[in-house]
Amino acid sequence: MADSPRERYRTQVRAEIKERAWEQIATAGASALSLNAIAKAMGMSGPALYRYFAGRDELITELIGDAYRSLADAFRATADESGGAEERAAALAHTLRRWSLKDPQRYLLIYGTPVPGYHAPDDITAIAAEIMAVLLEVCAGLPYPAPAGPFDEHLETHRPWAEDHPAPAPVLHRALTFWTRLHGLLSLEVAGHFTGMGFDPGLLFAAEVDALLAG
Amino acid sequence: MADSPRERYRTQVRAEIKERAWEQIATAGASALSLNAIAKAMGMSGPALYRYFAGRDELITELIGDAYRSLADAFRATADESGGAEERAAALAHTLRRWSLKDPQRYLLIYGTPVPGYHAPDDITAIAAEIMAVLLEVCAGLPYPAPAGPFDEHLETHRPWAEDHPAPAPVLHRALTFWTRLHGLLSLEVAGHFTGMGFDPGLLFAAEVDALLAG
DNA sequence: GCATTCAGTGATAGCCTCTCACTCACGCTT
DNA sequence: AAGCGTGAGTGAGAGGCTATCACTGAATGC
Repeated sequence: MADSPRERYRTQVRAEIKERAWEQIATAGASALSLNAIAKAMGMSGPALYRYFAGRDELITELIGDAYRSLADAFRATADESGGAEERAAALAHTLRRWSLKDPQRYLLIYGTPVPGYHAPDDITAIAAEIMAVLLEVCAGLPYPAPAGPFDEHLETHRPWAEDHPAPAPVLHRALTFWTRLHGLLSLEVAGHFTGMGFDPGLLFAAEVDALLAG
Repeated sequence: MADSPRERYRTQVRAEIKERAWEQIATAGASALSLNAIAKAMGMSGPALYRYFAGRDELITELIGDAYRSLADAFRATADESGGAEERAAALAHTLRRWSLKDPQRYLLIYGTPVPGYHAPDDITAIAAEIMAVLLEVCAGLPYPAPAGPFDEHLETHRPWAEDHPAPAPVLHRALTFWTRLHGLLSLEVAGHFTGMGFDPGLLFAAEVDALLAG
């Protein structure tokens, strides 16, 4: 905590390591991230980095945390814009898409293939919950239909993820579909599964947002 | 082509390599796939595998092809079941979910994070198109609304992916949303983003299928 | 029966992560 | 101002990986 010169240097080097890591990830993907290569790019020898991060995993975990933080901030800022609930929900969708396409590898770091044994630490799941809370907050302002179908019923009693939000089941349901549908679009788009199909993913995205707000 | 003993042996060894590869992938993910480890498990030395596969990439590419093939076959079989279009569409969704959850890593091999430079070879994109064709075929039997919205309009003239299928735009649109919505659900579920949220992903999936067939 | 083909080997190069013993400079304390 | 301790950075090295190469030895086909 002391702002000694050493501390300042340390945090600065840590920041530069992360910066280089993002560059590598953006061009070659997270799986190709190499501590050695980062060190070489910074003009140091490989083992030096272990002064700053316990290992490759810790670095990646921290990058994941930063990515979540960035998305959560973007969501928060968008939700705080003025406008009706519909506008803000649409803006949220737009923010999500822009954020995803701006740096696809960052998106994939969060929503791509996880390492089988990996369990996200609590501070990361907390940010994920924060994102969900913003989404829920905006969805709560939307007009909603009466509960219908077994899933709405199920949600009445299975809602620990929305613990402190008093929204009725249809609102929770919409927040979930909002999340899953847009994520389906984006993960396919980012992974390149639309390339060569010949349609404009942006228009499909817009159509899904419309359906979400209408439904 | 000759069914000489050597050929038989060769194809058998190739098959065993793939089998071991799937085991490794199922437990540790594709990123941890190691030719060396496979060789060791088979009682041979590392370089021996290079007689059968040009390298790690070729092996993985072939596994991806097999995964696609497996999904395409499952789709084809489901679509060929008797029943109305709605039933068959619902069955397709169910097949997709079962196929995905049966071996999550196989699902992720296809729909997870791609290697940035990777371009799928033609025989793989052909299978992907085959899958889409089955989906389209079933969706064509569903009652559909009049074209509405800019995306339907866009689809009228941007449909190279459905080249030889004369379905009208709303049918194409539904096939796409079918695909993207279910994929959103499944990729989140498979990647573990629902764990800890406390609701039943199966019910949400069912609700989405209902919405898809109603909409 | 003999030449050929081909599976499998060990050695090797070049990556990687990560540990360890060591050096040496910086900055805090006296 | 002087010196001492902390900690940044080093090279060496263990152990993993992909991939290439020259070589051996056995099975195959003529």
